[in-house]
Amino acid sequence: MAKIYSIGQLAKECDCKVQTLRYYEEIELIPKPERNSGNQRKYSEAHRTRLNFIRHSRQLGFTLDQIRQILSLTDNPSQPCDQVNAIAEAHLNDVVFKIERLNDIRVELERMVHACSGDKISECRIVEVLSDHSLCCSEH
Amino acid sequence: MAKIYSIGQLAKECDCKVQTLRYYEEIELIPKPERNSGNQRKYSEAHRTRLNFIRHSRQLGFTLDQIRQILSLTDNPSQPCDQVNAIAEAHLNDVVFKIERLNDIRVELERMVHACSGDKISECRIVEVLSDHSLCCSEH
DNA sequence: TCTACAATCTACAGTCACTGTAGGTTCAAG
DNA sequence: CTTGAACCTACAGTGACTGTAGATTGTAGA
Repeated sequence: MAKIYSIGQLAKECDCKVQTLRYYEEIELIPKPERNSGNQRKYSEAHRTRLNFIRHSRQLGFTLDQIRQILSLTDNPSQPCDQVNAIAEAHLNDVVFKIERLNDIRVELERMVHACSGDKISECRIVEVLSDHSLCCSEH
Repeated sequence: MAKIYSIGQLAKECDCKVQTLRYYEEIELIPKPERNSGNQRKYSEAHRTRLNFIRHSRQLGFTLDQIRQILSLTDNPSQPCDQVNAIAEAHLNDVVFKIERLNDIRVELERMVHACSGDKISECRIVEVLSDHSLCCSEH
């Protein structure tokens, strides 16, 4: 007996909001579900699987566009997975880049906060550094 | 003799786009500049200072709202800088948190990409892991 | 069966920080 | 005087949701 989900149940199962589910349907990331006599959405197990995939990919930072691409690639399961791999690697590069950038920022913020004497604003090192990039010790 | 900037010149000096400058004016982050006889904006040195502050803060990841707060605090230079410090520390915490999250994601992505055999999609480890969070070794 | 009240429905506006476009006007160099 | 760059306003679009208003439907208890 196949399980059937209301939109609220499916949202809860997949850790997202009801509106998000309707949004995914609107942008055609998930197929339109059946409706009951009162026009309410009824989702199948297949919907749950697909939504889980989407949500997990989102948690890992993939864009909806990347997810759409991967999902469409998985429609041909016998094809080689080079393209899936390429998308994952591109995203990984992106993440590594972001981490580096954030690390630069962290260093600068730590230096600023540390240098602040807690005194008057007119002498505040934070305000000074924000005013003048050349007081920074790294690019960002 | 005070220097006067056209919008294009100021944008170039402060590493932002002309539209961004007009946007900052619209949301009242920078004061409305004088206009010349042909209705074109003419910026002063004070504008350049303020815009530099904003752009540098943005590069460090502060939100426009935080920047607005800091700027309004600096209107009273004789006040203590606790509040400025608090904003900077809050932002630093934010950055540190984001780095941690991205690191978790990086680890998971590296594991996935590494486990991919480059074979068929039906056997692709990437697709498998994306389908099922429980195959992950960390939270994210 | 009636009554609450929770869940769902559609449609649309708002978020953040810009970015891009269309269609017009002004400026500066040759 | 012409040409082309720079400027003007006003508005739509981005990504990935999130929130709201106002109406309808489903469900549990009296």
